[in-house]
Amino acid sequence: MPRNSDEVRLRLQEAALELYLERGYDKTTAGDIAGRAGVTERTFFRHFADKREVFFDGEAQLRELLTGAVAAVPAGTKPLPTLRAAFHQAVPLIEHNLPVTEQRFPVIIATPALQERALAKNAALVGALTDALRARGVAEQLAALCAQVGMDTYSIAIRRWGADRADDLHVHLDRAFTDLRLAANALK
Amino acid sequence: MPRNSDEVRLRLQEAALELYLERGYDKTTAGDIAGRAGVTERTFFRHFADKREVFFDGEAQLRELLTGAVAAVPAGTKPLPTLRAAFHQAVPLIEHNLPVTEQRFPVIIATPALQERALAKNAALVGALTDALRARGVAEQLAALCAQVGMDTYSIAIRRWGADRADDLHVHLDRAFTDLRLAANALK
DNA sequence: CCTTCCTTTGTCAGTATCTGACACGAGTCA
DNA sequence: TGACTCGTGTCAGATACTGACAAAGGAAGG
Repeated sequence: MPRNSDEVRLRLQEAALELYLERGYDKTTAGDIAGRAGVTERTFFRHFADKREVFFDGEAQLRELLTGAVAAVPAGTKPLPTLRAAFHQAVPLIEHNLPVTEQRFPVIIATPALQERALAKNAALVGALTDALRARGVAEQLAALCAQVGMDTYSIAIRRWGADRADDLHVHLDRAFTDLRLAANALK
Repeated sequence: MPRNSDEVRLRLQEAALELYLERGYDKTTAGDIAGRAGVTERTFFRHFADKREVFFDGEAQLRELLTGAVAAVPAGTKPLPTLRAAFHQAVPLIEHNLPVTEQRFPVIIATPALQERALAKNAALVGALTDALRARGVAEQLAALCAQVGMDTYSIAIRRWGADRADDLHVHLDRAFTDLRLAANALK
């Protein structure tokens, strides 16, 4: 009876995306997803903690890439430049995930429950980046501030990139960080 | 049968806080809360959309205060200084809410579901601040960036204030915004 | 005082999320 | 061949919510 567990997990994710796109998140039950994947509702909840979690799976990969990139930046580099460099490193992965991300986007926009989970995933990433900065000797409070602010800047860059695909993500990234510097410079 | 609706609402909030503190969020049912407040589970869900929402109610007040404060800042002031001024305006309200906030804090820390909702409330506040900045003529993309970054800085200041009550919240606020300026200045 | 209307609550039935307990079947290794 | 493990199915159940309707209390007007 035990099938290939990884394959089942993948089928569940695909089925969830399809159904959320077809009927919307609220009108698809966990049983629906399981059915389309050829398993039972109970099996669904063995693979994913809840109905939201099936939608967010690439986050761990991005987290590892980013924390690794932060650690690889030359010592002595200041926190925000460090993060900017790390985000540049992540660009290929982002670009590679673009098709899936674009499919997910409208679903997330349409369902508050998924927006909340996306925010939570983002917060977890910020936490990981804070730790990565602290490992480089950045003071905790400064690390927390920079990680959060850096992540916001990155998110803005991604958003702009989505609205204006003419320019490269690298370009949007540098532009957003420049905006940040100019805006912060106006403080006193 | 109709009691004073506002009073029932308040009793539900108090009962929820008490029970979440006593047994934790997961081990208290909506029926428990309703019971302690002297009403039915159904009535609970008429006053609050879900079990999380009963925990977050002061947000609207803070939002109105902040957006109003942003609008009141002299024209021509740059976005981040505008936000800093607005946050200073909110200090009395924050200080007034401190006792309740301190009670809620450990509960939120202990329950992921409440953390998610807190993040969502925060995001809503950022959205409101973005609109308030746009109403002052700030370009949309810059407004979104500044609102998010400003809110992060504000959150950091509050966090530091909680850990170090020796200094005034005003002091922590200025300190956090200075940290932001210095950190961003390192970007090229 | 009585009637009418409106608002809030109670009751009930029902769906959906998620969990624990147990059994079954298919590979794996001795 | 037999024991073992792991993923799955089945079943029962608690809890979170929702819709529909009835009932109770207060306010307003006659």
